[in-house]
Amino acid sequence: MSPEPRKPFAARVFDAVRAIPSGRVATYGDVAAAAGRPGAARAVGTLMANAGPRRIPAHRVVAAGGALGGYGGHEAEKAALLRAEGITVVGRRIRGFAAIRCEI
DNA sequence: GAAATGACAGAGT
DNA sequence: GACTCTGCCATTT
Repeated sequence: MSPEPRKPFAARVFDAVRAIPSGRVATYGDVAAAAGRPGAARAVGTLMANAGPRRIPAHRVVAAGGALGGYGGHEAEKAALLRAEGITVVGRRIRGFAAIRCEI
């Protein structure tokens, strides 16, 4: 069943990202699945890159395996934001990733 | 309508 | 554990 097929895929992606509470993270694949298109992790990244001035916690969206992923070339800032939420970031990886992974 | 782009994922080396 | 290659998908030009 389609939750909201009237809205574009991007809108559902943004909605899913906004549903991520502070101190939690979700992978691009999880966001894509939450948007109704599992496997479209790459599409999610593309949309985020072109999201423009959207007010969404994009820094809470990370790559699979606990990798930070990308952040428009500012992954260091992304790690800082995650740390500010109580998330332990080691290099380009997240410590206890499975523990803070939010199921959308 | 087709080709190119990009903030991925998984498997293999 | 880190790096490389291929596959997948939606958006934009």
